[in-house]
Amino acid sequence: MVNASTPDERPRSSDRIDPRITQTRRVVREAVLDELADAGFGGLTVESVAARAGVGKSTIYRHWRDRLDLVADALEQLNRQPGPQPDGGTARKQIEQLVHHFATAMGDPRLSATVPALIEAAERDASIAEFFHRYNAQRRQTLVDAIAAGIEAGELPGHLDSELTALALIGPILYRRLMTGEPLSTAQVTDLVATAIGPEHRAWA
Amino acid sequence: MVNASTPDERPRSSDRIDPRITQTRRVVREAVLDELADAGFGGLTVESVAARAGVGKSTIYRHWRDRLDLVADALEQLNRQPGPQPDGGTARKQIEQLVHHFATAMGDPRLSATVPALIEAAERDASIAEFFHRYNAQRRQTLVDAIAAGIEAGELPGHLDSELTALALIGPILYRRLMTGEPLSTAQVTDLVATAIGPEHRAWA
Amino acid sequence: MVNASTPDERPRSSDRIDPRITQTRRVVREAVLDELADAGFGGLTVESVAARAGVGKSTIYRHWRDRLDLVADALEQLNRQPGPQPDGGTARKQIEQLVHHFATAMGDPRLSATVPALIEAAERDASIAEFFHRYNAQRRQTLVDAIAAGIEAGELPGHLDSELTALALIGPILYRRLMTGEPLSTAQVTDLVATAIGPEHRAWA
Amino acid sequence: MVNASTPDERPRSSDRIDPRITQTRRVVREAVLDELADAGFGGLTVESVAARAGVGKSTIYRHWRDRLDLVADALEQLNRQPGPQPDGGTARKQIEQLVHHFATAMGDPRLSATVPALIEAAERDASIAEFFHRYNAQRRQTLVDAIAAGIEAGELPGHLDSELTALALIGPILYRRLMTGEPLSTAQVTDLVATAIGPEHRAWA
DNA sequence: CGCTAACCGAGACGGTACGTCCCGTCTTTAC
DNA sequence: GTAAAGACGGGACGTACCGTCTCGGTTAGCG
Repeated sequence: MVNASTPDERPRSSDRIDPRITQTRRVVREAVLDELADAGFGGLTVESVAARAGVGKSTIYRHWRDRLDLVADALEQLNRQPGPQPDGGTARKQIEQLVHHFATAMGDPRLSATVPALIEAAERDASIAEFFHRYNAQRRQTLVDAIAAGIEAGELPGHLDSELTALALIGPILYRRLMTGEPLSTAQVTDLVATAIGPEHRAWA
Repeated sequence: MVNASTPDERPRSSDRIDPRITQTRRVVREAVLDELADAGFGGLTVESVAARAGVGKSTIYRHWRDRLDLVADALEQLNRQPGPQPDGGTARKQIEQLVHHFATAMGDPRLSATVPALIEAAERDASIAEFFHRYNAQRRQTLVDAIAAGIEAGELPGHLDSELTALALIGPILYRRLMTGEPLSTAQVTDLVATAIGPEHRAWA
Repeated sequence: MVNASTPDERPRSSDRIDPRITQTRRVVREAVLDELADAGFGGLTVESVAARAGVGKSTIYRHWRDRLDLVADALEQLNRQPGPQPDGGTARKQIEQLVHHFATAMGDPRLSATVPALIEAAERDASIAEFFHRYNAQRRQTLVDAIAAGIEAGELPGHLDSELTALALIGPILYRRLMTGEPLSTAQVTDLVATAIGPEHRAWA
Repeated sequence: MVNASTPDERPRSSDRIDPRITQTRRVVREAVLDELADAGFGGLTVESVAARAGVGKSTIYRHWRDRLDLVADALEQLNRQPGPQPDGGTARKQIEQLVHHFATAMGDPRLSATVPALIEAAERDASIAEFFHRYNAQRRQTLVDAIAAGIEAGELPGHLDSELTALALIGPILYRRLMTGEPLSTAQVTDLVATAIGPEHRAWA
């Protein structure tokens, strides 16, 4: 996401990364999160972030394309999707974990605050849309894969479409976050999973 | 919502109201909706609304406190819901019809253009949020009722939660519209319903 | 000056004037003068005048072409000059008295408040300028005449130019009122006169 | 006058100043003078100045507090008081030169156009008054000093009060500019000086 | 003494300029 | 040679008045 507009990866002389860059990005990202907490998304200003981070405004624009990019990137740091379960649990466990993670993100006001802004921005800007949709597809794919694996393993009913089932799991969470005043609680995730892929101990064979 | 800051209703000498006021409010509200669809909430400008409505900027500020008040009021005009389904056919048919209707709406660029705008606006303003969430709840209720009736009639599996099931039906459609580049096609509605409430000819009893 | 734009004098049926018109004009003119004193010319607003006069804005525009016309007309009411000095005493005494009078007027905040307003207005509007300058010339003439009489009588040095000397007497008072924070006190009038026409007991013959 | 609201002179790290600032100020000041000539003081608009200077409106407000500050500053550039005579002429010569300069300024419609506006503004705003009066005092001081030096040197009659005499010299010029339709011509300066401090070749000893 | 014409208040209207704010870009200078 | 500082053009914000324009309601004075 960082500097998505810059196509070249500029490997510079070698592929060493200037440690100052890393440092700058970290303090700015922290400032963004603090500012988000203090002023909300609408009240967040590039200038206020720069001031809080003790950084020049131009420095921010050197690393991020614009306000949205800045915020989205900062939030991404907080929102590390759990890697695929090394092998451990059942497919259902893994699915539940991913859905739980999404519900948690959508339940955190700070974390989910950029989603509406990104949706809006994507609506009016093709390149934002392209990024945003691709990003979502990536995230979604993990879940789709887990579902497909569950079907493959005979753990989930064979009539399921993995794509549609994934949507049936995360769509409701998105809906609750955006269209109602009350995000889906993580406690409801189990019920949601049961609704979408059937109750746990019910045999479908 | 109009001039929410003025608490007294002050009926003036009689309760006649200047017809110019009515007229102005109507054309401005229409301009707001058109502008929302074209430019989104973030791109909506008081000046552009004024220009589109053929009205002075000061006239707008005479009637609405600020940009937010203007948009919220205009959107309230949309709250003209069609009466409840006249009923007929199986519960599944009725549900499919409702879901189909929602998918159609979300598939129409023009119709669904205000949704991102509303989501964004609701995020920033509590009174818009209040209206928007209530409006969505009303719409959703029709589907929830149909599902509950289906369960009651033994037509749908008893383990379903009608609220969650409704979300599992419309959530995916919303998700596809907002988070991907491709809204759910109406052709997929049958599959979606099958995913959420089970395939049609499968007995669960 | 009133309604200079209206060429017809509308004699109506007879030449009776509706008393409401007279009344309106009077209260509005008074409101203008009060407003000028309080807020200055730049701060004078048609709306504030209307409010102060307890009159509708449209009523004002019914009688005066615009803001300038309104102010110019109101100021013309001030043109009520006291008759010429009844004469008596030496020329110097008479001069001192006139200068003292001017210094008193300029020292009274209330009395002198319209001067800056008039100056400003004259700067912007030729007809106000014409009135204002003529009015000032009239007032000044009394002093010029007194000085000329003093020279004629041999009471003042013959090398004096009566016009310039008059200016040397009232110019400083105006300057102090407008360009400094402290108007010339009346106690300084004697010194001022001495500066302009020489000390009293000094012989110039 | 520029940014009079900023009390500290903040020389930054060193006393270098950004050349863009100098450039901007110059082109804007020129645009102000052109605009004054074309549209007059009342017709001068910050936006028109910005457009003429090819500069953003915000840039103007970055350098000047408001319209008045902008105009006053621009005019100040034109109105450089002659430095104190290195030593050369007599006190009378020096005085005549200063008075001549003031008369010239007051005779130039463009130069003197802001005086009424400033007077008006000072009347209603304490901080403008403070600046304006201090500025005038500074200007006046040069003349007062020259007069005092002349008295000290025995070149001017000892009975003169240098402050009052200065007022007797510039007061008339101000009066003519503001209160009559005809500013004092520079040709009359010699006569004016003669009136205030006595004819040149007359002995007073 | 009632009618009608005018005058009135209230204030909505289209405009225009104000001065503020923040965006994202670009320039200069310091380290 | 990179980063901080911040000037810059741009453009929307919300405010304040301008002068125009409906509105009904009220009042004067003729008939």
